[in-house]
Amino acid sequence: MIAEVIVDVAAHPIDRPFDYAIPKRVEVLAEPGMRVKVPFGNRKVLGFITKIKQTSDFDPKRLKPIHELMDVIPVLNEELLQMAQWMKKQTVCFEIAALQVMVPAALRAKYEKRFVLNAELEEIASPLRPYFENRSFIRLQDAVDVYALLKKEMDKGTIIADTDIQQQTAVKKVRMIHIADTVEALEAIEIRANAKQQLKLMEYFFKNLGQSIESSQLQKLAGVSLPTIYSLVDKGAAQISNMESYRDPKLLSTIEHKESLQLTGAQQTAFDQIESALNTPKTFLLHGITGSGKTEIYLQTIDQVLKQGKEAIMLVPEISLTPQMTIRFKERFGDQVAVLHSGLSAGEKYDEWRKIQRAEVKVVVGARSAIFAPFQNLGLIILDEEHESSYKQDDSPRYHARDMAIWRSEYHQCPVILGSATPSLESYARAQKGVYELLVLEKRAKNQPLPAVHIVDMREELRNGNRSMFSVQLADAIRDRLDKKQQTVLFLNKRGYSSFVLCRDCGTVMQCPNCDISLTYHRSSEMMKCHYCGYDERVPTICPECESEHIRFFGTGTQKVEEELAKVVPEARVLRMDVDTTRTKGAHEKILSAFGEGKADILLGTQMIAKGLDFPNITLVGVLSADTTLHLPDFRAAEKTYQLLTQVSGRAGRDVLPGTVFVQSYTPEHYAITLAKDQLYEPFYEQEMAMRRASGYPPYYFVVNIQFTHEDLMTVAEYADQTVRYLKGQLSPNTLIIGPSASLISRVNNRYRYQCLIKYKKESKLIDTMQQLIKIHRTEWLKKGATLSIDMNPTSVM
DNA sequence: AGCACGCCGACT
DNA sequence: GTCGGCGTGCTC
Repeated sequence: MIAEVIVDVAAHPIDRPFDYAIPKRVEVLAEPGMRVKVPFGNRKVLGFITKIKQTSDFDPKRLKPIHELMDVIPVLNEELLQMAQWMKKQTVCFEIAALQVMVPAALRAKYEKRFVLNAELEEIASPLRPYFENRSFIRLQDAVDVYALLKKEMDKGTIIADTDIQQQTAVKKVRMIHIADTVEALEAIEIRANAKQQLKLMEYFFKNLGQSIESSQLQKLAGVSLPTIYSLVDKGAAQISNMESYRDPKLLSTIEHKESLQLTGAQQTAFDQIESALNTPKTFLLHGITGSGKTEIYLQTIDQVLKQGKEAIMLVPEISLTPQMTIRFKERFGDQVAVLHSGLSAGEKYDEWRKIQRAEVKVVVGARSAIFAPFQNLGLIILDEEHESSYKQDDSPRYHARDMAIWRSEYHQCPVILGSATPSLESYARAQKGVYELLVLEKRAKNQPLPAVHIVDMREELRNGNRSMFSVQLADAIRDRLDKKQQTVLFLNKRGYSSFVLCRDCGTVMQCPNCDISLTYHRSSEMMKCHYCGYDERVPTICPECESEHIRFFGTGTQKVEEELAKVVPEARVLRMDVDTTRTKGAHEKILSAFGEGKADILLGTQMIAKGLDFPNITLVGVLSADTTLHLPDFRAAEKTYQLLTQVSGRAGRDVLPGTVFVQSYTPEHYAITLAKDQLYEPFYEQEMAMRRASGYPPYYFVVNIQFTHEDLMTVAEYADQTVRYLKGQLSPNTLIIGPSASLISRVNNRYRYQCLIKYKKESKLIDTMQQLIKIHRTEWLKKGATLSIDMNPTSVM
């Protein structure tokens, strides 16, 4: 028997199956989708079996055997293996990358170089001996001091280099204590009268004959320590065993089961349409304004799917996977739910994944990668906040969860629901064309009015001599809410806009030495950091160029806003939520729940507060600067701005108290701002579509972004230029090729970056041409040190 | 990608 | 004479 194996080596010539002989003794076990350890060249690597067959085209005498099977049950099923091949084609990625992304990180290989003793301890140089005293190997990282000596030994062959493959598959084990079944068994045991602890435990045993209990539980219940338990186990009063267990992610509140809510008329209509399409591979676009009750429709549809005995995947953007959302699902579906999000440790994620694999759960709620949940009998896939860019992975494999969802829906013959208050133009256009079925919710579920949105012209404020970042109206409103003991959310649209340091004498802005970008000022650590390569240095006290002392910190980081805010409302209790304050695990939830409990008057934050905030006492939302996303050199700038404003405004007045929103802008007449004011999606869609049509962007054209990097500017320009000429010769005349041009950030980590854009409507040779391009890259440019990256349907072209 | 092989210049 | 630089080629 022969296995086709995709090995864990991300390189173009390796990106195909390699044949291996399956050793006789594991022949019955080996199955496609299992991980294997195989010899590859002169090392060992991990790989996935993708196929099992009888014969190989490769010279049978040169076939190597699989070294070791890593699984008993395949980690990938037939469906996912097929999907990986499709994904490889669609996103132009390595098949191994597609396979890896489908599996929890704990199952991916970790390679560690080490030195193994290949002789008697006495044979090697004496300074080395202590290193090998009790071990047969040492790790590379522990050997830096004696590297030269090791090298000599390696030449003699007394020590050999080796790579160890480790997996972090820590299955959590718990100690189970099984108490003896009969009184007689216990009575036969003798315990000294002064062994008080043991007697205490015996007493517990007598009361709980035949029971099995986790040792940590037992310690608590019987009030004894672990050694006491062990002594009784030694005497035969109980038995001990290890049992596999799951890590239990802590939730902040207890969960009570909740029944479905009564659907409104509009909700019911949408629900009925979806329900009648269960068991068909249909895609719905559920367009419902903020607060229209989309989640309740999801919950009830999932309920129907479960009643059919099928499973459901619910995807949410990473950022909105808040405990609130998780709790809502657990309240309805109890322990049938697994949750996958970035806040979990690798072990916790693995545990949640195993619950899915073992069919112990029926619903998974998770971020992007949860689309690969290994369900066998999928009945429904939901993408909430369908327009969110986090559904597209921004490094290889550059897949979009929406495309994966639709592929799986066809495989399982089940529907997909794309939900959003502000659908992506692509999805809405497809709904208009009838590719997706459009479902609309126009009213808020509790019939609350939309918040009153006021657009504040900041140019006007400036003319009136207000140079602060708070308009008079907003400042007044904040004070008003403070008096009324209501809560305010301030949103800082920080994207493309960060704090930098400028010398007021010579105008120098501190730049990263490796990248073409200014350094960002980090107040908490008093450091200047580069967000692209990680370079950092201490904040200067004098200008590095002209040695002037007149340096100034610019920009509006959240910390800066916090300081300004303290001047406006010194008595307010402010909670700040940004990358700095949410770095630690669970910090996100802590801040949100503190705010929800009314421990602060104002929540100040960036993007991450735009979603999932649902507290009744929030009656004011302030958007400090609506424009920062608007003027980015990207075709999605207006769409992003519209979505963000709608999203943020939706945070106000979600309960009985009406909400007010102030949007501060320097371009208040822009349609993305004026139309977001009243959540007028249709007019926005029409106007933005006209822009896209005129400029040749999605949904009118498909886009491919190709990026080139090299440490030499001339070389990368030459490479980009040649590629564009090649593409023009290959692709159809109707296809537009834009560029090449230097990327917006033209240098990162001392490498120059160029890019070009392919825009096409129909291009049957596209995938082939991309594959060809990679071949050329491999043969001509790779060895010159150039890199090539292809992004199909990029979310942004900056 | 990683690793060995192999072919020329700088040292003990 | 040997160490070591990195070009080239291969991996079932």
